[in-house]
Amino acid sequence: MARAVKRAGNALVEALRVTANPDGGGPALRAAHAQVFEHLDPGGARVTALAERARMTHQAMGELVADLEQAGLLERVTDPADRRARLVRPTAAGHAVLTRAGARLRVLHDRWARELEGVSVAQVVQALGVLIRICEEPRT
Amino acid sequence: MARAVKRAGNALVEALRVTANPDGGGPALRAAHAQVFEHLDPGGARVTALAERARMTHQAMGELVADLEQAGLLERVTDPADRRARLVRPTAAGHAVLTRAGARLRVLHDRWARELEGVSVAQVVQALGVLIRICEEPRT
DNA sequence: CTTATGTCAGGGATACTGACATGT
DNA sequence: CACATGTCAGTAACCCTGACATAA
Repeated sequence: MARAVKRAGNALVEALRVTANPDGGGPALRAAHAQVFEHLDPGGARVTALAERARMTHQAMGELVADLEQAGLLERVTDPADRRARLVRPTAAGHAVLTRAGARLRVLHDRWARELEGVSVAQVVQALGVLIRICEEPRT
Repeated sequence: MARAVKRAGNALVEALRVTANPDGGGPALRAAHAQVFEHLDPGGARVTALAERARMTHQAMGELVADLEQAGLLERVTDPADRRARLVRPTAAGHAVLTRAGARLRVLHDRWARELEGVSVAQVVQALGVLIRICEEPRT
């Protein structure tokens, strides 16, 4: 049981990573970089916020963001609302990657839904939510 | 959706890791070590076999095994059937850890089963199997 | 100055590749 | 020797802690 849950996560992340990677030998996106896009909101987000959502330190997230900036997928601009902060947001190329990954996820989702019998994707996701709660609650 | 699957795996591994760890300040077991116990069969297994099952190199698995041997949880004996090989198997202390983790997993499993509505654990696990297959199949 | 934010330096844990040792 | 197994050395990727810089 534990094995299935673990492997499913890895397989999913890996499938999306492969999709996001440009075939033309561009800059290699690694699994860790997915965590940036995963928590990025469309209008841009602060490194600190991204880090918190991805449950890591802002230093680690900062490095991932720097990689993607180097690769031309993200850019950093000063937040007009709070000039102390800088917003991270996707460039045009970054949006293309997001779109590609989103499309792939939709395909996987739909195939999954079609091949399941007796359960819906939503039910499985909800069940996993329950499992997370049980595992994370303080021990009795 | 992807997020739930990923987090569930991490939460589960972490919960079991905490259980397996002796409270008395013994040697710290880390998440990586779970992969050894996870694929160990009762009569003992070769490092190479463990590595293959855990999908990592035998060098990496060798290091994990060495840690656990150091901690007194595993021992290595020459395979009587093929004297070229050495078998890795749990010591008494190792068995205790396995037992503890197994009991915890059963508790989590049962709680999960009880809190689910409209789906069974088996159905969820099977659904995840389908997802793994879809994600890992060569791209169309 | 205080605070939020971000960067730099160093290190620990994980797992890889390549080269080599050993025993049958 | 050929082969399976196992070990050593070096390195990449990942993320952490602690200290520091900067700007509002």
